[in-house]
Amino acid sequence: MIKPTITDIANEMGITPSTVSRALTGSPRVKESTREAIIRKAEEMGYERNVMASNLRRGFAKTVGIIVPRINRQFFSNVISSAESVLGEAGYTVIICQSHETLEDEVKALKTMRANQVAGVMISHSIQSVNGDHILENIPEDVELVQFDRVFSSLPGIKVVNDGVKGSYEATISLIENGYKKIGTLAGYLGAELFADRKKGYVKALEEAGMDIDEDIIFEDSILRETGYRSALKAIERGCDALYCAGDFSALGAFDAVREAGLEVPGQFGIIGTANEHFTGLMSPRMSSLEQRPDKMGAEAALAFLEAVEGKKEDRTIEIPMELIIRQSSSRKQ
Amino acid sequence: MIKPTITDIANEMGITPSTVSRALTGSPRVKESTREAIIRKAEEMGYERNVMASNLRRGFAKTVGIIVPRINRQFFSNVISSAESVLGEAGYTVIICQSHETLEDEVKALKTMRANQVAGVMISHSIQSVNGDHILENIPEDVELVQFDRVFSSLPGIKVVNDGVKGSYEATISLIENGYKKIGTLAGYLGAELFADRKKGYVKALEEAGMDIDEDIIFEDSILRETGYRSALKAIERGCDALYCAGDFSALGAFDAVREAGLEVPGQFGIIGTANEHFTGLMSPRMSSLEQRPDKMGAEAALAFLEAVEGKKEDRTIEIPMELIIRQSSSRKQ
DNA sequence: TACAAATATACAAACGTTTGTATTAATTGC
DNA sequence: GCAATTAATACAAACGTTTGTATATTTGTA
Repeated sequence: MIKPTITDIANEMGITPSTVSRALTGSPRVKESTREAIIRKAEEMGYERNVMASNLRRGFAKTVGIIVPRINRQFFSNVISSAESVLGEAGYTVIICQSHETLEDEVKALKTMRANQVAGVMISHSIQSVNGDHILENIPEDVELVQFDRVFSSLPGIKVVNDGVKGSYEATISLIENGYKKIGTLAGYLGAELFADRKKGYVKALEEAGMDIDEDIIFEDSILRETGYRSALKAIERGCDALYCAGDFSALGAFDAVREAGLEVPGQFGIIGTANEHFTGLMSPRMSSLEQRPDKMGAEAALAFLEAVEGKKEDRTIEIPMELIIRQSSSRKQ
Repeated sequence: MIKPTITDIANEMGITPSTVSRALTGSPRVKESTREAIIRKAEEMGYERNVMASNLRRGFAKTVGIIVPRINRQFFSNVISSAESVLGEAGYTVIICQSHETLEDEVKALKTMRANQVAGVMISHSIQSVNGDHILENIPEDVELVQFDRVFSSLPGIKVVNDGVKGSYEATISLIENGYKKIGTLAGYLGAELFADRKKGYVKALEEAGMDIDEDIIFEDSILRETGYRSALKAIERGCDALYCAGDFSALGAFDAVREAGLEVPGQFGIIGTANEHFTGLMSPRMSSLEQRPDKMGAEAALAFLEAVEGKKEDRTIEIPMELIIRQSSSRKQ
C-alpha cells in the first residue's frame, strides 16, 4: 500500500471511513476505546491525512497567507519569522507573497490567497495602496484579516501597530532634553497612518516643550538614504541642529549630509532614526533609533489570528510599544 | 451564484464540464473556437479554479516549499525574496518553514511540505543536519528537490551553491597582494561543505603564494561575533596580521579584537569577511567582504526548478560566482 | 420486560476538478 | 458517396475526506 487512506484503515479494521475520520479529527461522536484503536492503527499503517481532500471537503485550508511589500526587508522578515514560528507551532502552514510595493502585485497576492482558501491573511500593505477597498473585494468575509504596521483603520479585522505617536514623541523629547534647539523631521509619506502618527508625536513633543512648529523643517517623503540626504542638507541650511527621522535609511542620509556640512554628530547635530536596523548599532557614531519590535509584532499578530479563528476574541487593535534605543548619535550637546 | 464552478459554466453553455476543464487547462482536445467561448464565459461569470479540488484530483499542488534555518537572516530573506518573485510570476505559490537550525524542526517542515503535496522543495539545511537521509525519507521521489547554499552533494536533484573555493581564494589572494604576511582564517563549521570549501580556497591561495599553512591560525567554529572575537584574539597573539573570515559576524568580532589590541585596520591588520551583510558597507572603516549574491541564487534556484518540472533539464549543480567587494578593511599595508 | 433516550457506528452524498473511455461529428481518401 | 479515419465532445468514475442522516447498540427507567 503506497499511501494509506482512511478507507484503508477502515477496511483493515472492519469499520467505516466516517468513524475513522471522526476519530482522527477528535469528534466526540466516537467511543474513546475505538478512537485509541484507530489512532494506533493509523500510526501503524503510517497514515497521513490528505490535506487537499480535507481542504476541498471543508472549503478552507489550515493555512495563513502573509503579504508584505518585500520579504527581504529586515523589518518584514522579522515579522514573518516570528509569525511563522507561532503559526507553525499551531499547525498552520504559511504561504508568502510580495507586493513589491505595487497595488497590482498586492491584488495578485490577494487572489493567490483566495485561490488557496487561506483561513487568514496577514498583510502590511504596499505604498501604492491608498485605501483598503481592494482588500475587501478580494478577501471573503469568512477569512480572518490581520493587518500589521501599515494598516487601514477603516478595515475590519485585527490590527497590530506600533504606538508611533508615543514613540516619536519620546524620541523628540529625548532630543530636546539633550539640548537641541531646532529639531526638524524627515517624515516619510504622510498619506500612511504610520508616518502621520510619527509626525504627530514629533509635533506633540515640540508643542509641549513650547517650541515652534516649523513646516519648513518637516520633510515629507524622505525615506531613502538619498532623499534623506537631500532633505537633511536643506534642514541644515535652515538652521536645524537635530533631526528625528521616521526611518533609519533617511537618518543615514542625514549622517551623510551633516558630515558633508562639516558638523559633528552628536554635539553639533543630533540624529535619531526609526526601525533600529541592524547597522545602526554598528556605525560610528552608533545611531540612536526607535525599535519597532517586529518580532513581537509578528508573534502578537499570529496569536491574535489564532484567538480569532478559535472564536475567542473579536476584532481589535493591538499596540506594540516602541523602544527608544539611545546610542551615540543623539547624546547631549556640549 | 456565489462562486461558479466549471459545472456551472458547462450548464450555462449547454456543454459538459470535462470540455470546460480541458478548455481552461489548455488541452489540445478542444476546438479553438469553443475554447475561446468558454474562456469568455468563464471571465464573464467570474470563474476561478478551485485549487483544492484541482490539487486533489491531480495529486500535487502548484506550490513549492522553501525551508531555511531562519527567514530573518539577510541572506535567506534575500534568497526567498527573489525566488518568490520568479515562482510567483510562473504561477506557483510559495510556502515557507523555518528549521530554526534544528533537525527536529527541519523534519517537521519536510512533513508539512509533503502534506501540502508541493511540487518542489527548496532547502538550505539546518546546522544540525549532518547528512541528507531525513530529506530523502520525507520527500517523495516525484518532488523536485532543490538545495541551495548549504547542500549535501550526495543527494539527488538541483544544487545551487557559491563557488566558495574560488571566492575565498580570491579574498585571500587579495590580502596577500596587499602585503599581509601571516594570514589566518575564521573558518566556520568545517563539517559543512560550504565552510570546508572556503577553507580550501584559503589554503590554495597560501600554497600558491608559497606561504605556510599553519593549523594554529585556522579557527574552526568561529561564526558569531563573540566566537570570532575570541578566535581573533588568539590569532593576534600568534602573530597574524590579517584574517579571512568565512562570515561577516565573525569578521566583526575580529574588528573588536584588533581594536582592543590597539592595532589599526587596515594597515596593521587586514580583514575580509563573507556575505556582504548590509552593515559591512556602513562601518568605518568599511569592511571588505565576499558577496554571495543571494538574489541571484534564489532566482537561479527557482528557474532551475521550473525547468526541471517542465522536464527540460535534469539534475545539475549551479555555481554562483562570489563577488569580492573591496572596501577599506583589507587595503594595502603601508 | 419493555420502551424511551442516549450513545456509537454505518451509509451515502458531496466538495470541484481531472481524465480514460465512449460516443458523436467532421474530415479525408478512394 | 461511403467507409475509414480523425477531431471534438460527452459520459462517468475517481481523488480522499467530511458530515447529515439513518441505523444499530447500549443504557437507564418505569
